[in-house]
Amino acid sequence: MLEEANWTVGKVAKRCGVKVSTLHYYEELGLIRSWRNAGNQRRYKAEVLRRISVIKAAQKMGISLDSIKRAFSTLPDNRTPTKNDWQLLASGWQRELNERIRYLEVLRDSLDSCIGCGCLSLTSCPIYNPDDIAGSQGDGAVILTRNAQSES
Amino acid sequence: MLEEANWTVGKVAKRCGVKVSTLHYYEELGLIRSWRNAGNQRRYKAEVLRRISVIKAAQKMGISLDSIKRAFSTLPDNRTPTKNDWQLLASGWQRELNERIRYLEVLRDSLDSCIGCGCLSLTSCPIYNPDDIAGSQGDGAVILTRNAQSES
DNA sequence: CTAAAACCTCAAGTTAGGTTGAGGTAAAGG
DNA sequence: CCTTTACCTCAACCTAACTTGAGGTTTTAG
Repeated sequence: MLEEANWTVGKVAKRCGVKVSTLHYYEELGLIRSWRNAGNQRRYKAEVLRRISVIKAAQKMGISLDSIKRAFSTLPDNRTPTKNDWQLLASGWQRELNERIRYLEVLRDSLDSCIGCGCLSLTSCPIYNPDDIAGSQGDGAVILTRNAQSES
Repeated sequence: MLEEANWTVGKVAKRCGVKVSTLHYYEELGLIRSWRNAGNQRRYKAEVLRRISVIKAAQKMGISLDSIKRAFSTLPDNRTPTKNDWQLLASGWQRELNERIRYLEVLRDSLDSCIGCGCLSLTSCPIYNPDDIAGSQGDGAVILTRNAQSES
């Protein structure tokens, strides 16, 4: 630990390409953590860089900060996450990503045939009701499936 | 035209699985149109059902209402859109959808190898900078590419 | 004919994911 | 030492896509 964690909010922001306010916000949400120096300024350990990168990557997959937070909660609390910890987390997202990709593929493939026909408004049209794709409903891994139809 | 357009907002809402307030909202945005009966109540022609279905389908693809509106503006104004009109519109979205799918596939494929390594924060990592995927930047069809990195 | 259900408008509220700004303190460079 | 840059907090604002509610009118069913 020669390289004692010494990242300021400004440096982290610059390195990660986000704004300082975003880091404040993420901290408020509990996505990242910092401690304070004598003058009440935030200090981070290098680990935060990976966290932020992962947040950004997950967002690009369409995962909400809330879900990311839940995923992060599976990371060890007491020690810096290892490569393995991150890969475990990633594997969960990979499944979701696959579902999402399948979903979009069905949408794409139905698009041409369905959009011109009269079936769109029917409950059997794959464009209008592609919810079946991600298996049944209810429990387990419904992070990406969320944006499916929400009958109120 | 035996079946003269006679849809009330409530019927449309029920048929399409959206709320009445959503229809008001879409109308306000210029996504759908209605005329009023003697008592100032909205009446729709059947065409609106397809429009709403298409809106919903497009939203599932990740397309914003604003983009949908722009896409709709390519539909004929003077006559009810034909199957062909709709398919033309759909084909544009299909391209975008393909790009999006490719994007997510790259993300997925990079996920395992990258998330555990140290490269995430570097500008060369495909997870952190997959923007290159959708070709260059600038003009043309950048609807879905919008959620890429936005360096401020 | 009357009561319930459906509609109307308009303003304000909601969630996600941040951003902006004011007013004030800390740290860093010359 | 002093000025500039970086930080701090907290509240308010922003966009998208709707939803809710108040107060009032129209339709429809019996």
